[in-house]
Amino acid sequence: MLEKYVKILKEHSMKVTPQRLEVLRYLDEHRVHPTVEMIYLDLKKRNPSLSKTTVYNSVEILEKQGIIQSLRIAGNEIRYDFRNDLHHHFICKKCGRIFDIDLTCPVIDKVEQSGFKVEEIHGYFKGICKECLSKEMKENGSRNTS
Amino acid sequence: MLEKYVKILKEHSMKVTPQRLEVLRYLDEHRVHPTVEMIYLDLKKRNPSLSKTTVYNSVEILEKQGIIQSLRIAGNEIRYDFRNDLHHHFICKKCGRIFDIDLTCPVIDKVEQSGFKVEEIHGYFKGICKECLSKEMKENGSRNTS
DNA sequence: ATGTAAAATTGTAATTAATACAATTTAGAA
DNA sequence: TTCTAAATTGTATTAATTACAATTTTACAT
Repeated sequence: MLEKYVKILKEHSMKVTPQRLEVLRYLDEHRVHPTVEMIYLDLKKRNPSLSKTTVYNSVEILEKQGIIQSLRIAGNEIRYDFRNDLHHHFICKKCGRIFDIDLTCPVIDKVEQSGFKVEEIHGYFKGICKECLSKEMKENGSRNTS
Repeated sequence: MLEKYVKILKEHSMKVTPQRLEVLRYLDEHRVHPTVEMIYLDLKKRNPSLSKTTVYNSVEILEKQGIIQSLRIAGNEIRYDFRNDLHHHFICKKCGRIFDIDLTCPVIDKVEQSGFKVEEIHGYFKGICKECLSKEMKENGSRNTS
């Protein structure tokens, strides 16, 4: 059912192309916050003539239209998020996974009171996720805590 | 007075080199959150034999030691901040300047309650700064609001 | 349905940021 | 002062992104 994505594009008066539909669907179905490279490599399997430039162009216009958002959370890469609502992100320094954190920022008002007009908020937490923590527990249980 | 920076390096049992001292001093005296490129170009004026790799190495080890912190707030570039205490940042979409926002994050506890171990927090606000806002006012005052 | 103009896609080339690495130099301890 | 490990340098390479011209496609008007 690509109708969902057709609707999104039309609502933003964007031209509906198969490539844009596939990028949108990919982001919707892969909530791991993929990079352009990941999107490109996966979509290329089904559509070998896909150009990486098209993926760059697509995420660029989708972001400009406010349909998706981009994350600069780690490394030199830009990651993309199908969700565009206000929420935060956590990246695990061990496994590298990025988690959505459903919290609204309680300090926007204070920032705006300082005279800034806030249009976007990006909250990035970095540390160790629950699963990697419990793995560490096991390791430290059998070995020595060096 | 480089003594201040010598002290910082020695406290972290790092070797004291002129290059590291200059990078540290540069970041301390230029709180605009410069990129490696900016640091390199400016420091090269006084020390033409400086290598860009050295600047990369320096900021890398300084960050690992927790002396400085890096920001991935916009574009593909990494910016460096002499301050390593918890605070947020605001980037103006018009003039590109990055401002320090002295607020502590009130949601860390909630994130940790979800099972994550939080080690770093990066809060990025994007929008229009006070000065660019008042410039817009003036423009819209004389012209038409199109 | 068909033609058309504007916009999107493609592929290649160029740019930019960051990393790898070997040779040389230097800091700091003995 | 001597020595060794670490830092600096410069070059080469990698990786991510952007620029752009040629081709194709979308969406609208006929």
